[in-house]
Amino acid sequence: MLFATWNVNSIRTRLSQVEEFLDETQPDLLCLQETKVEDKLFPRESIEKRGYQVSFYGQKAYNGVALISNQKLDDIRLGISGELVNNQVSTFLDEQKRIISALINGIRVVNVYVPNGSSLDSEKYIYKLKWLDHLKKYFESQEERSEPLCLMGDFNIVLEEKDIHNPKRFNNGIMASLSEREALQNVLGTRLEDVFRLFEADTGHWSWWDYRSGAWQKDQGWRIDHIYLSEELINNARSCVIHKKARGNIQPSDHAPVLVDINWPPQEDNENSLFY
DNA sequence: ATGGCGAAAAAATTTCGA
Repeated sequence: MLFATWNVNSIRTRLSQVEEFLDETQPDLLCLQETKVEDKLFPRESIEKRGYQVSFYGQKAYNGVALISNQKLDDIRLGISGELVNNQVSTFLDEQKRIISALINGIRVVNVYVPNGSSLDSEKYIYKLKWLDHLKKYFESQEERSEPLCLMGDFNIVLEEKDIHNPKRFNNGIMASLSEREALQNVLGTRLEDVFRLFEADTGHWSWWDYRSGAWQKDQGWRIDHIYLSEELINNARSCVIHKKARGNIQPSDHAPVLVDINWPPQEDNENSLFY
């Protein structure tokens, strides 16, 4: 199974690049973030024409997530909520369109667009921490606990210095502060592991380059798009790569796709990755 | 230290993202 995640920063602006990506890499599942479009206006036709099923959960102008799959998706959840907070059932995670989830080949995939937070003194930062706390409580209170779990998307957080091109400058600011790192770590618990780091220990690998300041030309980026897997899946992962090429497209998203190849359902596997 | 750039909404500028 080949899974991908990509913050496209508007599906309508990036549609031809998504089509090209599907044709070129042929993922079984592509998780999109920042589709920035209401559901009735989602450009589904050219994707479905390629044999992919599309599920989307969007809103006007901001946020929005989608699942594009060539396998059957079961138990699709447009948004999630129902987390228990102080013994009350909450709907906080449905306030903004940031999560979509489904079962694919027995794997529970949760596609997230974590709030950015703006700056450490912003109300939006409080919201980011609260959002992550609710996500933690969601995982604690749901049956996903017993399913192989893949949590992927745009996290807007780095957990380690080596995921920032200039840690000296950015290490305690937004996307790298201790509180949000702890909040994400609490979501992951001991169950979820960053599959990219299973294959690559070095710094210098980014998934997002700011549009400003010539960050792409200078290769000054951050690795904020992640794929987290539970143990059954980690043990069968073949590769995880950042599809950096897409950031070099004409009129690109500021994020590049991230891909994981998993031997699933587990087969006798003497091959290296079939993908890269 | 600040502002870069790009997209959406909507009609020249403003808001937001990271």
